[in-house]
Amino acid sequence: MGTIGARSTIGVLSRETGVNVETIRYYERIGLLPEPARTEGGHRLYNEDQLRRLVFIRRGRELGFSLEDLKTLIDLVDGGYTCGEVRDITLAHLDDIRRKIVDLRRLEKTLKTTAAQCAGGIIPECPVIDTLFKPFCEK
Amino acid sequence: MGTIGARSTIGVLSRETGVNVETIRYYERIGLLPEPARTEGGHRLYNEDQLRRLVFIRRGRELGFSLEDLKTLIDLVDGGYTCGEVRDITLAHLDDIRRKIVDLRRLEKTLKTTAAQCAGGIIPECPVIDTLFKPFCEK
DNA sequence: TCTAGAACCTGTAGTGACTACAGATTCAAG
DNA sequence: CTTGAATCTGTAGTCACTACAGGTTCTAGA
Repeated sequence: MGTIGARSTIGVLSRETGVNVETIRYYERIGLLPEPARTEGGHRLYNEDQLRRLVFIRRGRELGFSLEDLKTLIDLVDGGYTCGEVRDITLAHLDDIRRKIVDLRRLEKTLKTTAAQCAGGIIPECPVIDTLFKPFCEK
Repeated sequence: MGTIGARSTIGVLSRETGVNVETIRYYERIGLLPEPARTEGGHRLYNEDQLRRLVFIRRGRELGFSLEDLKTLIDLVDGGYTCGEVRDITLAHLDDIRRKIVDLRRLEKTLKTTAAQCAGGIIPECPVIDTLFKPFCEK
């Protein structure tokens, strides 16, 4: 054990995980990924462990976790974590997402009703512009 | 006409519009706000016109328009616009918002079901971590 | 074995929409 | 006339990347 298993270059890792090469290097730079082994010439070589970690990060990003959240989660995983700790981070993030949804829905409604008033022709008056200029209406 | 009306400093404008002083200067730097008059000592002095324009920008931001969208809208307003032009920008933006809502809702659902499986105690196993590590499940 | 070119390297700068300083100057009130 | 609040310019930091420039290494084919 130790050096068993195929070691892949950054390009292969990129293809396998769907994470951009530049992004992988960026993750390493900010300390989210550990420094990999190198060839004699200095090219990066990754093992299965690092692949799994990168997939973890990619999944986390897909779920909208910030890199800082993911760093915390990884540290927890490395240092021995409890389900409660992880759940706290997840629920906080869930709150965040729900707040964003509410905001966007309000926004959608306002824009929809405003745009619906548009004649849409070549008339040089527009309810959208009016709304943006209107002094202190809409609560 | 011309120089009639109270001219306010950047601090007053900031309080009146709710836009940060630094942000106002930033808008000027990127060409979104015109350069205002100055006192002899070099302090900025704003008139009603500039106040209205800043309120326009703030409203637009609240509605989620990008600064670039707003620049386009302002140029249209300045240069003579048609309702159709403005509606196009608005509808494109509305599409954008709707896509974001769909994404966030999917995210919310996934996180909710995952977090719901958490025992939440001091148990060192966690469904959230499992999900993030799980190889290639969830479609 | 040589060579072409793909892949990789480091380091820096750009994105969007601000925010946060440092260090200097100006203004308004007492 | 003095104090201190407000303002000035210019630069750097934020987040999560992306996009170079200019150089080196690796690999496959001749």
